[in-house]
Amino acid sequence: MKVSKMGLKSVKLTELDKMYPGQDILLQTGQIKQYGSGLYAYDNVVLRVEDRVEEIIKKHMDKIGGIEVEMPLLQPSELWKSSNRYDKYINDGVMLTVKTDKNEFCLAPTAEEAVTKFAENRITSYKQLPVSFYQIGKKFRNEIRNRGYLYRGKEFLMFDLYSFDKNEEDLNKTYDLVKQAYFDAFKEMNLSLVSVAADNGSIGGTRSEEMMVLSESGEDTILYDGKVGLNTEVLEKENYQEYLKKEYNITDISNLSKLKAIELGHIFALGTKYSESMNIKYVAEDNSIKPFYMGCYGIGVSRVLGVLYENNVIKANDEIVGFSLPLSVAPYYLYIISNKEREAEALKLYEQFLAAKVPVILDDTNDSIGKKIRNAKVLGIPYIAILGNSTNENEVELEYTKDDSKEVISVDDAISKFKEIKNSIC
RNA sequence: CGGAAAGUAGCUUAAUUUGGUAGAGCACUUGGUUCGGGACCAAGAGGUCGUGGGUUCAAAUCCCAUCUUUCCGACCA
Repeated sequence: MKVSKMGLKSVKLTELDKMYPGQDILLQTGQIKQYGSGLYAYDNVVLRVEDRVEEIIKKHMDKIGGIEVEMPLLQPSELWKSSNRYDKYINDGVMLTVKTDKNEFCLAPTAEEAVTKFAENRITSYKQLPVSFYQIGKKFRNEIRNRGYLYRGKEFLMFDLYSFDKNEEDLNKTYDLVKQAYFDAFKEMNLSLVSVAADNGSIGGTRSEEMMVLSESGEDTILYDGKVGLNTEVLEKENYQEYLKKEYNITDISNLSKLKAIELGHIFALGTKYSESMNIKYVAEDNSIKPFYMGCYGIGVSRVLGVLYENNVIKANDEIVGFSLPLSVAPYYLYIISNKEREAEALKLYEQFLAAKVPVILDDTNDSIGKKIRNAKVLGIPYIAILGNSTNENEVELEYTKDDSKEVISVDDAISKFKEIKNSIC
């Protein structure tokens, strides 16, 4: 991609939002645009990061046998009435509806009903179990208060997986499998996850855990000791001590430390709540009709994006100047800059990277070198490749934006280096 | 929905207290000089002061209403 073709404009950053400086950079530079409270458009660069995140999640869910599907976003009201969740979601004001003169449709805030329905007459025998369906798609929630830019919007991208098992024992196995996939996926994004005991809210079920990343910008407070933890909201639950002991084997919370965190995912062992209320069942080995033991597992992809930006800001002279995203989620690996004399060489290098399938940006504008470097950082590109007067022909200076470290290597070595990186990631 | 703030150019904002021709920095356009860390000079363009009403000779400024946004609470990925 060439900067001149991207419809990008270099913007000098002004004073940043103190709570969410990273996302404020996105806003000030036009990488996201706000249309209303909790409503944002993404430009191409942020969209590419979103795509990388999706790919990573899918890869790890496919590895444990997840099957990708797609549920409708417009869902008939009757579907929500069939599980008896319609009234709650409407009364809480969370669910948005679209009305015609004949029908009313719900804009999907989640998809337990839709997926349970999907399994109806499809998963009919114990021989087909276990099975897990997942999707990554838009969700709509008319949150009473949106906040933190991408952290909580009215419209957001969510990964949601729904598992079907024969019994509670199998459900627990699936639950642990998915949970491990979460840890693997987030590790690949350089985010270290913490799972904590949580309240299961309006989703229901027996136990649930929130998947947290420690962050000062987080909305939640957790109690955690490096191994076990809980969301402080659990303490408001009736009989919380009994709940913690029974579901999570947590008996003593006095030694846990209080930390700020952001919830990126939430996993639930639902049991038979939906299969019973919607009466969707399968035939067991003994020819009896039994309800599915279900689990549901979500990841706020939009929120992951927000955290990736907030957790990867870089500073110069104590001032936040941009981001250095991990290669696994970077929109582009390199940002190529040259002086006038080496323009042709830069174009050639750019084409060689493209031929090697290395995602790369060429800055072909007439901006000053300082401005170009700033732009690379504002876009979150991890490496800047400079063809200038401090290196010889066929040499390139590589700057790693995370720590400003520099190395001079031959153009050929640079190409094979990033080719290797590309292969190790995909 | 309760509590608190704020809406002036694409962004950050001044002028509001004390009513009197809306001003700046960045960004943008043109010309010139620069060209390895957000260059400089000159010229230029860009505003229904959120919206509606009221008071007044006169309203960005005072009053009323309304819309929107942000923050704290309940809710959530």
